[in-house]
Amino acid sequence: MSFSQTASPSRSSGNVTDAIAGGTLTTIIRCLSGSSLDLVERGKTIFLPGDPAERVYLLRCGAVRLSRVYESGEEITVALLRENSLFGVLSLLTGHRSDRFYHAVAFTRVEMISAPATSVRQAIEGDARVGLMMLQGLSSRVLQTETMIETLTHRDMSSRLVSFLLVLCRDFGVPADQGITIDLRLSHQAIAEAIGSTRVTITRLLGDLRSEGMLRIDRKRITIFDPVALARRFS
Amino acid sequence: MSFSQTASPSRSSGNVTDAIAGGTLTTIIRCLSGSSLDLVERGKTIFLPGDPAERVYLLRCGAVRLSRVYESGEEITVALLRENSLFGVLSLLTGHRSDRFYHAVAFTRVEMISAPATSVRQAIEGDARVGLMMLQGLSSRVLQTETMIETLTHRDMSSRLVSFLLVLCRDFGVPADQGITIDLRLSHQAIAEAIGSTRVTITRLLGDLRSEGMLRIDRKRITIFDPVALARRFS
DNA sequence: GCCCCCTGTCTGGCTGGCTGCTGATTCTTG
DNA sequence: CAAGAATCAGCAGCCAGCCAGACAGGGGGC
Repeated sequence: MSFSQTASPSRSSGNVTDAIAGGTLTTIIRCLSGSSLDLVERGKTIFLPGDPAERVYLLRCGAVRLSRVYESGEEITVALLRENSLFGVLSLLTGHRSDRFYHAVAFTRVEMISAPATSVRQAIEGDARVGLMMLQGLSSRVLQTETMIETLTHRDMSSRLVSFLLVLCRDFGVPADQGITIDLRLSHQAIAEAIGSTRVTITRLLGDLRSEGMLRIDRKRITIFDPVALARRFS
Repeated sequence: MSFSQTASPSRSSGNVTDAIAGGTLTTIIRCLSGSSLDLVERGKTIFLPGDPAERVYLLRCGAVRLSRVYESGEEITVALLRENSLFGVLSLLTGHRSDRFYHAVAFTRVEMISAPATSVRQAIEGDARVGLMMLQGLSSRVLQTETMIETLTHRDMSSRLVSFLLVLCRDFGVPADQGITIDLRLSHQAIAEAIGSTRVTITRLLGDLRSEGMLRIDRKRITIFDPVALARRFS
């Protein structure tokens, strides 16, 4: 099940060799048979747990949240994907079909491209440079995820939050008049679900940081005045 | 700097095409120029933060711990790698040389193979199936890491510990006379460093689980009597 | 304009981190 | 093989940080 609205129909036109020469994963994937470019509105689902895992996605623009939903209704965020992240890698695993177990939602307005895993495999076999590029994409994804693990093993919520904010700065930061603004509309609840805390605690800690003059929040957009100072403030 | 003792010298002999036909990453990497097979004793360092990142590793046998060491002396575990895990992927990233920022230690006696990233790149360009296999290896690594994130976002230490034990069962479990034994020698301290807790708490929680009859610990080896029941005991 | 979601704050209660100590186990080394 | 060193496991008491639950005000979206 996919709620995405396809902006352009699947096409296998275009010259794959030319695309590879062009050099970006985007152009290459666009030329694969069955590929599509999708625009997804904020809050819309990209795939649900239980959906068959058969496509690979490349996030071009915006942010995607991967989460796991429990029977209790509780939801935790496994990853906040940024531009150029590959996701849906489950479909790349060998052989037999499997199902998604994460919930993928557009966290902002999203522009992404996708292609069937079978096409991707064929493309890799056809030209090895495709495989190399995807390998690099996945490598950076691994590193990104491991940073998040580092964040989550901090014991006190305060350093956990700070560490998370710094990760967001790295992944979604844009320069502001003073400091760096995290270009996402983050509710306290969303932050809590990402770092394993509760809404109330996040509210309190963000309030503390604000009154210390470390950051500013304007309509759910957080601006960190001095990331370096913030990082130093905690070990 | 590498403290590993090389069991066999580098060699570029062997027929790469044959190796690929053979089908496993191991045989392929063994044929790359500059590859080596290393045996590392428990506790020995594989690479240190600051070492140049130029080799890619494939863990053949045993477990490797990736950790980050802080100035405070505190150490947290980012990943416990199992057999067939690819690591050292930093070296695959594009272009300019970079340095390791994790500490990689043999957690058990380890058998692994490694090759220079440049050789790996060449091999992929030479035969696309190599890239495909590495891509699958990295995909499963991503999933493994994301499972760990799920574990770490559990709020109470009890479910965090249980979730971690179940992960270890999946990755390092061997059937025992009753239940499944985690084939690692885990100190309470090591567990604490992996799930962001303290030694004392782990001691207490493991004691609770033991007195509830969920598990047994024999010389640092944990046996879970009934993983399914344990999983059900927590949401 | 209405409504829902988000933010902010409070109280009470408990989990889990911190400190300090002791005995047990494992590793090292002569 | 045995002695010493080092790490590990277990226990207790104290206290802070965080969660649960509840409620009020406000702002944005439809």
